Amino acid sequence: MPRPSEPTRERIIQAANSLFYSEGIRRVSVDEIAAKAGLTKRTLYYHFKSKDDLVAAYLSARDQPNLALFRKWFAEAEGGLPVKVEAIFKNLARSARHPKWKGCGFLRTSAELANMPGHPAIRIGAAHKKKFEDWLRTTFAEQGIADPLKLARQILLLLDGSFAVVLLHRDASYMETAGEAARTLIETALGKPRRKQG
Amino acid sequence: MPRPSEPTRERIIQAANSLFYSEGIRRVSVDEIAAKAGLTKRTLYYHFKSKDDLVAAYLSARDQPNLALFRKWFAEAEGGLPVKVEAIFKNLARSARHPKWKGCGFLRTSAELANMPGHPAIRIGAAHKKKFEDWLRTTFAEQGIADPLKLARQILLLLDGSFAVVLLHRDASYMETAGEAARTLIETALGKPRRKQG
DNA sequence: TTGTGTATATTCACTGGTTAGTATACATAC
DNA sequence: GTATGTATACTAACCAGTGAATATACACAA
Repeated sequence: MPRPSEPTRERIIQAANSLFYSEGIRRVSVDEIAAKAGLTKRTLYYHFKSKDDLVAAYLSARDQPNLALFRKWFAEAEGGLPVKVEAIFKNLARSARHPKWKGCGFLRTSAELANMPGHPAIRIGAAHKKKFEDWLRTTFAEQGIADPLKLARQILLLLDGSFAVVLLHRDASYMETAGEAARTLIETALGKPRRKQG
Repeated sequence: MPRPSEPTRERIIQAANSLFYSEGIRRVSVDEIAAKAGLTKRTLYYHFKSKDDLVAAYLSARDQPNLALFRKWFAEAEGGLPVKVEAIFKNLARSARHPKWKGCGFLRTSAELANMPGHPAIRIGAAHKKKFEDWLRTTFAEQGIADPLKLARQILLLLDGSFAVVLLHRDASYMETAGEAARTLIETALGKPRRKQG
């Protein structure tokens, strides 16, 4: 049965997404992904030239939706810059309490493939995080922050740190702690009246 | 040739440490570890009951030396609390610039085994990070910080975030950025005169 | 309207290699 | 002569990737 093709490719990526995210890259076989997508391995290899290619496609598919979600959380929060950034962490904490949550797919892939520095999937992950950093930097610059790049990187460090720590301890409250730290850093950069954090 | 035994077990752990850290858990076979340790797989299985057991031993062996190193960097730095904590990040940045550096073994293992939440290695990693958090908390409490646990967790988030980010981008300067953020947070908690960070 | 060629899409069956773990035997020390 | 420790050789499963064949849709010719 020919002629689905685009939907087929999409189905494969969805299956890969589900399995790679929940089980890890090297743990999941191409056969498993094909089975989950409801087709044979040989068909999968018609659409993707290798497993590595599929891993890259898996992360590419997560790029835009992920960024859009962060921007949405930021936009929806009512208040100043510190409040809006903190809202990202609060929403992330809510996500992290779902049982199927398993951290950040980009970071977990880069950790698992750390022995292959040039792997396409790692480049895609790095580009994704850079996009987020750029968005933060631009946003901070518009608000008159003196060193917007530095602040953007500090927030990113807290964000990725909370992915790692919450995954290890399975305790989403660390994300709220990260949000408070982010607020303190932003307020300091804004030159707001000092307050003991809390 | 019998009777080495303790040294043999140690040699196996050293081989596992070297291979698991640089290549990842699932990528490395038990055969490879045995070969690197200079013995057969059957001998390895005399000393460890399974690969999972060996993975746990690998992380256990990293626990104390790792903590000792952080304490040493902290103790050796001359200055107040913010300077001493920032020194940890500066030393870490130096380590991260070495070509064989591949992030934090505990975090990378927890990322790779995220689909096995009860795995012994993950529990060992969580305990390791808790020990570090406790040490920071105690240190901060001794310095009269109002909420030492919160500050300890914030520093830990920056630390683990820098492991993740530097591994992804292969840019150790993020660790110095994390150190500056840590300094800002500590100064805020101490109630020091406000300063735009930098 | 009907026949036919071709690119697209899919399947079955296979290969060569790897892997965690084990059954059995052997060697050494005390 | 028994505990301990090591090696040889094996199993049963898994896995990334491929060779060869086949089925469909569609363009175009008759």
